[in-house]
Amino acid sequence: MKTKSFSEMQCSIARTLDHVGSWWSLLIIRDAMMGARRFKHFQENLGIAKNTLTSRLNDLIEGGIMKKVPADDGSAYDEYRLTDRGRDLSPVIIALAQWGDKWVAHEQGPSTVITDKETGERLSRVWPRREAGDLVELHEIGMRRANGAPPKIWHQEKEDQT
Amino acid sequence: MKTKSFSEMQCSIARTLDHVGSWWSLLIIRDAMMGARRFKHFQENLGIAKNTLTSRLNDLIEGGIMKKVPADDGSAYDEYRLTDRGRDLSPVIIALAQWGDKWVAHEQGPSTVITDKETGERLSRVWPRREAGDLVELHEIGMRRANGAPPKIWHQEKEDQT
DNA sequence: ATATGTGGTTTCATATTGCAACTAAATGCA
DNA sequence: TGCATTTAGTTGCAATATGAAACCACATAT
Repeated sequence: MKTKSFSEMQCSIARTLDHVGSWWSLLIIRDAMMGARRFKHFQENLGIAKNTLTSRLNDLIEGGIMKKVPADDGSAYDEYRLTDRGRDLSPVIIALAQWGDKWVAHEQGPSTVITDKETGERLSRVWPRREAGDLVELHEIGMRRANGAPPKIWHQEKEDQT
Repeated sequence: MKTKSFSEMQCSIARTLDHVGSWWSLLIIRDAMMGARRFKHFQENLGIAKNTLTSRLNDLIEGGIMKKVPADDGSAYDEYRLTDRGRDLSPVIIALAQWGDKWVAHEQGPSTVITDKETGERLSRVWPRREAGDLVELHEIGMRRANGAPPKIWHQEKEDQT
């Protein structure tokens, strides 16, 4: 459910989740990235209720993540496509997939494979890096709010919080 | 809401969302990454209802994302900390933050800055790369389901689906 | 033209969330 | 020690979202 909107929060994560944080949103986006375009593709593949799908698709369209366009194969039915903005969520989707592969892999089930479409080579794990391109260890990462926001000192750093 | 569990789905993204897909989960994890440890930190900072927070924290603990441990500062109250598994969600959190910064930045509001804790240098955008380390363009990315799973041919590739 | 498929909308039962009030233990202060 | 306040919840109730099934209009197939 959601009766409270994250959009007023001065946090880019909260505002992002306001767009894609609903239960089905990211799965719809994933399916779109894997080639789903039509209402029935999403509906059959996800097993989502039709009214919920309608609702989620409209939210995504309103948020500029997807767009409803005339089919390019002659069909009179419209297609749902990702916008540039939506496709730009790929790192999020891939990061989710890779975390799942690592920590909650389904033994007897297949998982999502992300590759270079040309060569078929698996991509490396999406991971934070410095501008120079070198990987950053988790404990080396700093997260804070930009300008105006209060630094939020919760407790004295007595020792490394790791 | 959610009455349907994603966990049976043979998809790493769905199973990941089963752990962190609830409305507040990722924001709680974000706060934990920024140093929140105590119940009140999360509650005050997020403005989440206490019963909901209790519920979400328990879910995260059950999912192995967070753990409840005795405080190390002498307090009798327990602290909520990320597990290794939870901290490993950093790429997801960072990817969400960076997408939000790019597409839904709050003009008069601060956003999340991710840096090298030592130098303060901003990290580059989290982005898919080949094993060699070079960036992959969005249209070069292939996503498919591993072994067993049906390839899900939805339509003939008439032209590039971009 | 007639049947089926596609893309919805509507209605109802159920599950979650938010809010406010209440509680019990921990902490702060005199 | 003695009492007020804070913290970490729990409980009950109202509001809202979801799922399932029925229903409907338009497209497509035969």
